[in-house]
Amino acid sequence: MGQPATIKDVALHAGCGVATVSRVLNQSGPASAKMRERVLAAVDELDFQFSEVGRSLQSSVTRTIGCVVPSIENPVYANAVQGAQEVFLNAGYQMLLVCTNYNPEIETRAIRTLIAKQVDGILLTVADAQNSEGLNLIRSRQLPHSLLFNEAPAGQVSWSVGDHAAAAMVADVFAENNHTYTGFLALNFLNSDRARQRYEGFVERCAQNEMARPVLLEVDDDGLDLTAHLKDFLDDHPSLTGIFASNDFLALASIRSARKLSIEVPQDLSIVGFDGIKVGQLVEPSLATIETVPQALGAGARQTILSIINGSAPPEVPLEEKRFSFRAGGSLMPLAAESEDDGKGTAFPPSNDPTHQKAKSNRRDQDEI
Amino acid sequence: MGQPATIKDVALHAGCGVATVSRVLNQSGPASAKMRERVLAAVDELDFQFSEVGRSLQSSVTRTIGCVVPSIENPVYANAVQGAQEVFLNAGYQMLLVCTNYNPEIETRAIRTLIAKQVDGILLTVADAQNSEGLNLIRSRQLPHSLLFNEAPAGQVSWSVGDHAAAAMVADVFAENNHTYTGFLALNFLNSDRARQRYEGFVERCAQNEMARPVLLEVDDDGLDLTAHLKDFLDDHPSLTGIFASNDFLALASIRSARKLSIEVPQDLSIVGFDGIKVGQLVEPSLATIETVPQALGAGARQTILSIINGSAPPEVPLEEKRFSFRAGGSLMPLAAESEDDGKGTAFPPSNDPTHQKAKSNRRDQDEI
DNA sequence: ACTGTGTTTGGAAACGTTTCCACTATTGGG
DNA sequence: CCCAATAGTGGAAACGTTTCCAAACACAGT
Repeated sequence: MGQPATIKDVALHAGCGVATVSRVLNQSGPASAKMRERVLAAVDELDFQFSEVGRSLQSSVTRTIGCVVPSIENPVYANAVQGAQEVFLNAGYQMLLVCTNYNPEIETRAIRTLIAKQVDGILLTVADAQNSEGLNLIRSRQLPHSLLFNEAPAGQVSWSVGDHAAAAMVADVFAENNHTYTGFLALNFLNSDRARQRYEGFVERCAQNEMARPVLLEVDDDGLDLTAHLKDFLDDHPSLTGIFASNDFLALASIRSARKLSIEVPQDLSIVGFDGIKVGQLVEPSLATIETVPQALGAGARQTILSIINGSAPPEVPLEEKRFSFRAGGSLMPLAAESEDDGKGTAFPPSNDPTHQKAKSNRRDQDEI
Repeated sequence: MGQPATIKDVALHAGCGVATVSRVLNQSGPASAKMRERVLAAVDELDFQFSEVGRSLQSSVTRTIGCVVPSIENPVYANAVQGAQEVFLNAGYQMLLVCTNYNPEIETRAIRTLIAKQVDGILLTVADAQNSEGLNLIRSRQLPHSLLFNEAPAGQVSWSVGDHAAAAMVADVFAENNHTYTGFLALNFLNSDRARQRYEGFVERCAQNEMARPVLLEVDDDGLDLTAHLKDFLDDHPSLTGIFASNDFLALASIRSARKLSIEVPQDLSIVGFDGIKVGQLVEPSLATIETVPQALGAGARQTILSIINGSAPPEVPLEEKRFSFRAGGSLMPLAAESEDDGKGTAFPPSNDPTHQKAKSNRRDQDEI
């Protein structure tokens, strides 16, 4: 069996014209019972299947959706992508997936190729929605698309978490638990507007809550050897009582690293994550975090695309407060309320929790080494 | 700006024939400097980009690879897929991704469509490699492909973990740690030949090691409410001291559920996972598991495809023993060696570990309720 | 038998490319 | 100054489909 059969082969085999074959197979026009039968027999015999390429050329519809995300090793994106993929598949579309690894260059190139492949729509999370070459290309071609996880530039639809507000909520939670000195642990800060927005939201609300300005710790990979970074960081900022990690993985890695440094979470150090990934609930202590709904966002985004394609009314983006919530967890512990003196400059507020006290001295010992 | 510009528009704009435009842009033939300039100018002006659809029709090459896996919410597949995607992207290919959710019907349909879309190759993990309609289709069309994670039917290349042998190794580990009564916790048993192979390998080796036949616990979703299942299971089989979970997620969920039931891991119950996902090392107790190398397998599989496509020598599949290893972890605890009496029928061997003792009685209490 | 209606049918154009081939300039050598 | 190479160019076919349109056919009513 050499080349796959084409519609011409079928026509030849059935002794009819290609038009007839097309009509029979697509049920797009009249055909006598006799013809139908002969065509179907030929199809069966030749194991014929339409070439989507030929079809696409003719119809300029590819039944393909592009999807561009930073990485599917992050469960949040994996969730959203898989959910979208399923729905698109049911609607008859397959999905071209590109992971950019947070690299804007790859992002742009990939989007270019997707456009050249004439995808019917694009679902994407870009490095920086305010300034994305790829996004501009898509917009100028008026290709059906939807941003996912990115906060959209003015006037565009986007299905985002609301990173700014969510991070502010973390600041509030820290404040309610009497934490004043906090740190922000960031990954991919340069190439993720989400991370930056979380940082900004956190910093602003900390200020409003009269907490100290959060100290920034940037790491460059989410490998398991956060320990050295964390040690240096805590040595430099001994008064920290809480860390807001810009995603749950980082948070879990921090807990692990802290444990290696004999720093107990949450007694010595509280940690709050972001995303609400599943394993966060499986571990001990469970992870306090911002719970997001990647499935729902993914669903909205794909629905947006589908409705643009078939001209129906696009879904409404839900209110910000419906898109995230704080999930309490064992990794965050309240500090004893401190006196009205805001404690600036003094490393540790008094605490009634003996474990806490002990742990603190533990930390001090380390600092003195 | 209406329809995107075609090569004809460019030719018109540049005042030349389409052949010239094609030659200039593809550098596939002679062209005077003058012409080159005019063509390039027109391209710039019209924002022209080749249509890959037209190209594919002409060349019957799509620069697209199909990828079929059960789910990318499982980090093992996510890893492999992302790795493959990156390499393919560098080689100029984009990837059509389909998640089958362990559903053979979706699998078959998806593969059909991929063939119709004339992908240049397919990377796939099927439900059952011995009996896969999609795989047969691919083989009969002689499409470049590689199995990933599946053990291949005779004569075919495949990049698999070696599930049978790996599971046997778990049985050995249990034996070395004096565990005799074990359970096997399975998910997607019906639609995953991997799970079945793990079970078989485990059962066989347990027999060889003169351990009791492992009891099978099948669950139907990896949700977080494993607890009820686990309770019933342990109530039915009070003498169990170890559980082999067919993947790490399930293992982590088991630990969590056990904790809810006041069963301490590993003191009351040892748990071993499978896969070696990253978070397994971040939790406490750390997860004893079979460590696999999804990246390496993914790399091999895609290399196989690429070398079939461009006719170079395909890479060798490494020896089975290089593809997995046992990773020790806190979730597995040795039992005190028991007397030569094999203990069949007696629930608990004596133990010198006080925690262990206490925990055991804990379990007993539960059983008596 | 012949017109008129209605149903089937197949040829051909179009979609956007690449590439073969034939044609026209442009050279250089005699 | 003429002929033969050669470089540059464009027309047209081909890839596999759909769809428009005209032709062919069947059949009922006169």
